[in-house]
Amino acid sequence: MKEVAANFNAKGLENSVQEHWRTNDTYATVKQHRSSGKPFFFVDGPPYTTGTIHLGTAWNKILKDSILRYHRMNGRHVIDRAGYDMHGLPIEVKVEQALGFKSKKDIEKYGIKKFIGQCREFAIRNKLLMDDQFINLGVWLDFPGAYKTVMPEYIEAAWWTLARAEEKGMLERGHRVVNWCPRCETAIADAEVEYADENDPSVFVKFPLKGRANEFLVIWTTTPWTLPANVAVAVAKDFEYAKVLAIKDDKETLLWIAEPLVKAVLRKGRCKDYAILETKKGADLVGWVYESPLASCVPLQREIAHKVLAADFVALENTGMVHIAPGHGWDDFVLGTKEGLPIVCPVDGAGKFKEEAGCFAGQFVRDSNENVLVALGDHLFAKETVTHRYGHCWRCKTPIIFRATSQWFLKISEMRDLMLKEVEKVIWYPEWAGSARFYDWIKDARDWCISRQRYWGIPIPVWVCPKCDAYRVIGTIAELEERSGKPLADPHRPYVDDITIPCTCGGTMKRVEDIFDVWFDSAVASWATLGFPGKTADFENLWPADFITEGQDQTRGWFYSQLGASTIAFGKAPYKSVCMHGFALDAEGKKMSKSLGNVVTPEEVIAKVGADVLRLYILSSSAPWDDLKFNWEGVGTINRAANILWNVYRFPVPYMILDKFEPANTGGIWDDAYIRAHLKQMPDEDQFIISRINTVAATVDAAIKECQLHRATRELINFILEDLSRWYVQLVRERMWIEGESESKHFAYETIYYVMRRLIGLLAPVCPHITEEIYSNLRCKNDPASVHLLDWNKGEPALMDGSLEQAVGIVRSFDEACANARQTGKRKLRWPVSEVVVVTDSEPVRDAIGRRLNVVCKDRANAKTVRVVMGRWERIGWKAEPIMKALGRGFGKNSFAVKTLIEGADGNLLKAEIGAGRTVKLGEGDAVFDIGDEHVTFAEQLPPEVFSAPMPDATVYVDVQLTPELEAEGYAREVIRRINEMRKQLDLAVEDFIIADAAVADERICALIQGTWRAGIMDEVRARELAIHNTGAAAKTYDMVKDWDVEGVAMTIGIAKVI
RNA sequence: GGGCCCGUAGCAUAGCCCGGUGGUGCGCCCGGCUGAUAACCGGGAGGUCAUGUGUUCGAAUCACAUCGGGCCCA
Repeated sequence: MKEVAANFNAKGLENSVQEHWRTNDTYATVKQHRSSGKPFFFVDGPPYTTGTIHLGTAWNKILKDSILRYHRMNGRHVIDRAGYDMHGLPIEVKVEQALGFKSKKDIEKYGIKKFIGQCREFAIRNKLLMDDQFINLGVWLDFPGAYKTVMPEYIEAAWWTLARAEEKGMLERGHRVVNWCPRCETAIADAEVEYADENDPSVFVKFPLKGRANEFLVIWTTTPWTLPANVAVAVAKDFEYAKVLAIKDDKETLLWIAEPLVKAVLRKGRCKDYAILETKKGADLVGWVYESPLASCVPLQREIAHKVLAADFVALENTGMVHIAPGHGWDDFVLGTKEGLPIVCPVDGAGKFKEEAGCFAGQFVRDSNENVLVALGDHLFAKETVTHRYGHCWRCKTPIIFRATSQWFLKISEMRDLMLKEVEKVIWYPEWAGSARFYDWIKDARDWCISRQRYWGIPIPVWVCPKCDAYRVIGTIAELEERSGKPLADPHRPYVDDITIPCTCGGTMKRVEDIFDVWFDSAVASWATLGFPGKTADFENLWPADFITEGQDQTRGWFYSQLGASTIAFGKAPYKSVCMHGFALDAEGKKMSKSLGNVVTPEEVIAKVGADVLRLYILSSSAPWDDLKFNWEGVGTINRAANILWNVYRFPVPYMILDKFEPANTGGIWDDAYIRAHLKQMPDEDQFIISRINTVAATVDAAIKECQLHRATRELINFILEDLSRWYVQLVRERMWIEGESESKHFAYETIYYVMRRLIGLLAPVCPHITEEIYSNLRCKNDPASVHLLDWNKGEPALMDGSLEQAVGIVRSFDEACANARQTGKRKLRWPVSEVVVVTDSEPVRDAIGRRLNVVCKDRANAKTVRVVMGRWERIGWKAEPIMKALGRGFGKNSFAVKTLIEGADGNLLKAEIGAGRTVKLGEGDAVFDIGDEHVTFAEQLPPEVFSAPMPDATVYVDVQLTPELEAEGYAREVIRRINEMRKQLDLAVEDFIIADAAVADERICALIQGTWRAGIMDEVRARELAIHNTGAAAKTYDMVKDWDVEGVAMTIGIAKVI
C-alpha cells in the first residue's frame, strides 16, 4: 500500500489507469479470464462515422459498457465487438461538399472509382477518431476488431440476406411511388424523411367537365407542379356534392364542390354571390369525364382520359375533391394501380420536367409552380399561401418529391404479423418501449424500398439480363466469382459493376446500378458481426443477440430494420432483450444543436471532471429511458461525491501504512474469511457497515438486472455519502488514532478494507478508472491484477443484519436531534454534556439507544450518559396557561386576577387534578375561583438548561448545565483543538512531538484546566512538555505563538516541534 | 393530424403502477466541526406537485381536456 494523493485528480488518474491498461493489455486479460464462461452475445448498434461523438453517443456507449462490465464480472463471456456504420448518403454528401460538387453529374465526371475512394478514406479517418473518443470514456469494446459495414465479409452478409429474401419471395422489383430527393437524385426511405415547415401555394383549380359547357370540378392542391401528371379526380361516395352557380366579376360559372364546403371555397374565390342548383351523392359523380386545363400546353395531358373515381381517403376538407396524380403521390399511386389508371411521371431524377411536359420541359418542379398557375389562366379559381410540415431529405435538407420509379422492395407488409408476434417475445426495458411504441410503429409498416441510385454503399447483388429481363440474386462473393468466372477485387462500385454473368437465354446479365439503403447495412449486423454466412459456428452457438441498447430514435431505425431483415432471413427476432434509452438534452430540456449553441461535448466534461464522473453523472441522473437534461451543477455534485469516495479511501491509508497493516489473506489472496469469523466480536459500527454494504450490493444487483442503472448508482452514491462518509468514518476515526497494538483498531482496518473492496467491486462497471486505481493500491500480492477481473458480489445474506441497520437508523435520528437540541441550547458539540434523555414509547427506540448502541450514542452526543425513559420523564413539568376567552366568560371582571393565579399555580398539581376530571380552587379569602378543564391548557415545561428536539417516535432532551468537571473538559478540548490547529499550520507530521505553553487570562479557568486536564491535553497533542499558567506570555523560543479568544477567555499559546 | 414519454421549490430529482400529512440533493442564509480539512456536519427559508375539469370523504398519484418539452410517425 502506498500513500494516496491528497487531491482527487480525476484526469491524471484516468490517464495513468488507461496507460496501465494499455501496457498490460488488461482488456484482453479480462476477456481471456471469462472466455470459458457462458456466452453473452451483445451487438453494438453501429454509430455512423461522422467523426465526432456527442453526449448522446457517449451515453449510449457508457450504458453499454457498464452493463457489459457487469456481465463480465458475473462470469459471462461477453461478445463485445464494436461496430461502425460507414456507408451512405451522409458521407457522400460530405465528400461532395468538400469537392464542390452540385449533382450526380459532377460525380460521374470525377469518376466513381475516385469518388468511392474519397468516401472510404473519409469513413476510415472518422472511425479512427471515434475509437479514441470512446476509449477515453473508458469503454471496453473490441475496437480494433470492430465490424465495419465496408468489409467484404460484411457486404456478403447483406448479399446473403437479400438472396434469402428472394428465395422466400419477399423481394420485389416494382414500379412504385417513392420519396425522392431531387438533389441526391435517389429514392430515400420513409425513415430518411425529415419534416420541417415549408411555404407552399395553396390553390383551388377548376377542371372543365367534358360535354358540359361552363361546368367545372373544383380541386385543391399545394403542389401545382403535379397537375401536368393529373389523371383523375377522386370523390367520396357518401358526400353530398353541390352544383353551384357562382357569380364572380359579373360572370356566371357552374362549379361542383362538396356541399358543406361550398361557402368557404367560394369566399376564397371572391364570388359575390352564389346559388346551389342541385346536389348529388359522390357515387353519382363517378364515371364523369373531364379535360385537363393544361391540355393546350402539355402534350401528355391530351392523351389521358380523365375521369372521376371514388376513394376512401377523401376527406371533407378544402373542396372534397382530390386531384389524383398516381406518379406523384402514395395514395394516388395505390388508387391508380387499383383502378388501372396510367401512372404518368413526366419528371426526371433531378426533379426537372421531361419533354412530354410540353411548355414546362426543363424546369425544376418546385420552381415551376408559378408557371403552372399562369398556364392555368382562368382555371385558377383561388390562390393563397400555406405553411405546412413538408418532408425533406435527411442529409441535404432539400424538399423531397414523390416520384414513380422502378425500385427494389422488401415485402414488409407481408411479414407484419410475424414481426408483431416476435416483438412480443422480446424483453423490453422499459416494457412500454416494446408493447406500445415499437408495436404501433410496426403495425403501420409499409414495404421497404431498399434501393438507392447512389455510389457509396453495398451494391445490390442483382444481375439482370437486358435480353430476357430475367434477374438473379447473388448471395456470396464466391457464387459471383463462380458464375462470372472472374475474381472480384472489391465488392463495391464501380468494381462490381464490371462483373457480368451469362444468362441462360444467351444474353449477358449486368448488375442493376443501385446500392442498398444504408439502413439495410446495419440491419444485418447481428449475423454479420459473427462472420456469418462466411463462418457459421458462432452464428449457430450465439444468435440471436442476448441484448442490445440504443436511443429511442432507433425504434424506427435499427430496432426495426434488424427485425425486418431478420424476420425475412430467419423468421425470428434477432435480439432477446432491448433497452431503449433517451436523448441528451440541454439544461432547459431542449435538443442540443449547433444552431442553438447549447451543445455540450463529452470532451469538455471529461476535461473538467473526468470520464468516471461523467459516467456516474449520466447513469445516475435519469432513468435510461428518460431524456437527460444535462446540467453542470449536477455534474459538480457527482464530482463532489467522487471526491468523498476518494477521501474515504484515502483516510485510513496513512495509519495502515504506519502499522504495516495487511488484510487477512490466504496465500496472498484476499477473501472475507476473517470478517465472517470475527463479525460477532466486532464493534457495532463495524457490523453495521458490513451489513450495509451487503444490503446495498443486493439492491444494486437487482437494479442492474432490470437495466435500472439510475437506481443502482443512486444507491451506491447514497451509501458512500451517508453510511460510509457521514457515519462510519466519523465513528471509526478515533480507533485509527490508537497507537500500538489494538484489537479494536485492527477490526477497524479489516472492516474498512472489506467495505472498500466490496464497494469498488460494485462501482467498477460504472467507474472503471477510479475503482481500478483504488484496487491497485489495496490488492494483496496474489490478488487478480485488475478490479475488472474480480467476481461480482451480489450481497451475502449471512453478513446482513436488518435489525442492526434499523437500530443505526434510529441512532442517526437521535444524533440529528441531539445536534438540533444543542443548537437551541447554544452548546457546541465540543463541550460535553452530563446527560441526554430520550423519552419514547417505542421499543425499537429503547433497544437501539438505551441498549445495543448506547456506547455509540454517548460518543455521538458527547454526553456522559444517554438514557431512555419510557412514557414520562419526571423532570418534565407542566406549565398552566390560561385560556382568556373562557376566563372572560366565566369570571368577568375577575379574569385578570384569575389569569395571574393560574400562571402562578403549580402546573403539575393543576394538571393532575384537572386531568382526573376535578376542578381546582385557586385564590384566598373572598377571591377563590373554581378552575376547570375549559379554563387552562398545559405546556411542557423543561427543567432549566434542558433543551429538546423531536425525532421519529421519541423526543430527545439534552441537559447542557455545566459542572466544573464539564467546564474543565470543555476548555481543555478548546485548547487541544487550537494546538492541533497550530500543529497543522506548522505542517507537522502526525507523529511529531511538541513542547507547548498556554497562558490563560482567567484565573479560575486556568485552574480548571490545570487541575485534571494537563495530562490529557499533552496526550492528545503529542506534547512532551506543557506549561499552563495564569500570567505571562509564552517565551519567544516557540516556533509559533498565537493569541486566541476561547469563549470570551483570552489565551496565548505557543508550540515548538521537538527535534 | 396520430403514437409514446416527460412536466414536482432557483436547479436536479423521489413519490405516481397499488389515492390518505410532498421527501432528497445542489444552491442560498445561519450555526457547528477541525488528525478525510480548498473536506465534513446540523438548522432554516423556499412548493398553485404545468393548467383546467371530473371521480372520491380525500388526488402529485386515477380519468378527461388544454398548454409546454422530447422522440417517432402521417
